[in-house]
Amino acid sequence: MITNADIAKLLRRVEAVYEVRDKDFFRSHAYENAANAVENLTISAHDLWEQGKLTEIPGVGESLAAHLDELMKTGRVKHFDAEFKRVPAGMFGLLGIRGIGPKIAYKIAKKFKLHDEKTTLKKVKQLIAAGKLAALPGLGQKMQAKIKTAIESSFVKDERLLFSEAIPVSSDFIGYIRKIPSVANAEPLGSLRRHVATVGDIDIGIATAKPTETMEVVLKYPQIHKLISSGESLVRVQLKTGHEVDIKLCSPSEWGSLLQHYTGSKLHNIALRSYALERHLSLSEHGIKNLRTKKIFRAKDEKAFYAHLGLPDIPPELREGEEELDYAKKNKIPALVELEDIKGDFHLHSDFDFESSHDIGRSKLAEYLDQARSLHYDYLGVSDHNPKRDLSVSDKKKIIEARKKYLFTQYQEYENRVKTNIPKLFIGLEIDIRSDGELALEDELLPDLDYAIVSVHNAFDLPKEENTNRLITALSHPKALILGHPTARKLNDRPGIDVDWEKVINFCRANSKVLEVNAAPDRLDLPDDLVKMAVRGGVKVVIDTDSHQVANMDFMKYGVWTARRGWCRKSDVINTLDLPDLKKVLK
DNA sequence: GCCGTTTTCGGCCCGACTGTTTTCAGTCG
Repeated sequence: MITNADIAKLLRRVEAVYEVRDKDFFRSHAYENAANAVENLTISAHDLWEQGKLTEIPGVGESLAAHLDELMKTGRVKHFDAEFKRVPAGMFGLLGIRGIGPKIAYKIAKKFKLHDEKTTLKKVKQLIAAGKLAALPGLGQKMQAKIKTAIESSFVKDERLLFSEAIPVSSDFIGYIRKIPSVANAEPLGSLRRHVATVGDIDIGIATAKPTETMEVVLKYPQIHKLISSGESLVRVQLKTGHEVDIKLCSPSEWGSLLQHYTGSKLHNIALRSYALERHLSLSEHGIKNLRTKKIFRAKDEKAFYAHLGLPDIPPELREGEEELDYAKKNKIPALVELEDIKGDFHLHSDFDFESSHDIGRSKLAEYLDQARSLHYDYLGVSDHNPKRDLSVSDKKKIIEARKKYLFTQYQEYENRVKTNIPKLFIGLEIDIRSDGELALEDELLPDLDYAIVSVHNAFDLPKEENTNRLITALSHPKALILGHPTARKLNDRPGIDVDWEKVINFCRANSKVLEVNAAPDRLDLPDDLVKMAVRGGVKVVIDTDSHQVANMDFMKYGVWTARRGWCRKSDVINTLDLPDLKKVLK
């Protein structure tokens, strides 16, 4: 089945051809819009096609829908193929390399007769080595060097950064910047500020009345490896870690506009600017220009920026397209869940040593309780993996009893020692869902548990229908309360399992089952788009850290951010409940 | 090629930076 990314790539190629031919700028622009929209879809375009809803994609009209229909049916689009024939195929091998756009790609492919996409990169490398690229009109030594670097680094830098990588790098740099006396404000921007699960590069905004002086000190940050580009208001550096960081400067009076502009997303900004234009206002990072009076409104913070457009402040996590703008216009932006709302964590792995189906935890219960107390949690749920499946039932029973005793003894010792504000302890298990949907633990061993998380840990490649039935079968068990890391995806590693989520969500609502938002930074699962689907479908979620050691309890913020991106309110999350209400959920 | 709180025609987000020019095109976010 063709993926959204494949479709977007195809549309961008058509866009490139139109741009090269310089014939119809706005037509190429339309293809770009459509490519962006498809890339940002939260469901597969193929599914939309099956439902006859292609034109519901913003930017896809009658004509593009017909082309995509042909694509889904035959795998080709005759019109696209005809357009592609007008340019040397080698140019497509160059698209996507930083610094090379359609025009330059075409110029190179045309001049050197590059007609095979697959061999293009190799040939261009040879041309660079021979110095032949620099001789092209419009190019020069510097462009050739730039392209050389870009081609070399494109083989290295492919994966996007996880939070757990990006946050320490950006926090350290921002910490350094904030200590500079002339700096009024410094914040992360872009996808990092919108709390997207993975980020491309790191953007930092700085407000200062003394830009030159400030930038001089910023560039002395010891972790900087080299300067990539620098202007008056925008500098790009590469750190010794290899990460690229964009730094944007503005005066304190423009801080709100800068934050807004560079937080994006691109689609949010495009929608917002169209909305502003209808009101004769033009938006930029410098402020809001009244097109009639030519006066510029400079926003000192974001609230003032949105207020000037007659809109409430929109949380960065929601700024992904047009939907949030519709809600803002009606003043219906929901109050999203906050980290401070969280009152407990149900997915911790203890250090009880046994023949476990997967890895055991490394921290003592007392350490988890200490941390829970400092976070002002009211309760804590320990859910180790189920015992190995091939053990006898009696051995498993022994293990489960020994574990309970182990945890209770430690809990009592803790109570005797600490005495006050001790979180309530719930004893659960995380049980594997087998490929047929059966739980990897016998029924007779379940009644003693306070709750069970059921999770997929193998057989990731089953067909959609089998996976859907598998999850529903597992959740049908009366003790199964929570579906753990529901898609089983691992970021930068493996995609989620193929599931009819609408069916699973309907089942969860009808049977009061809870979907987990697993906060481990390489999971963030449910993904934000499915959180949104679940919440809209009336299903409750639980935000858990899946901690294997006490330091992992700090992951909670990643889970909250992901939930916020899914439009999740406090009332949608069961671990924001007070203990008495929570106990009702566990019954 | 898309789209509609002035519109089914006539608009289409906006600016910074680089490199190659000699006033601007191409790319990026």
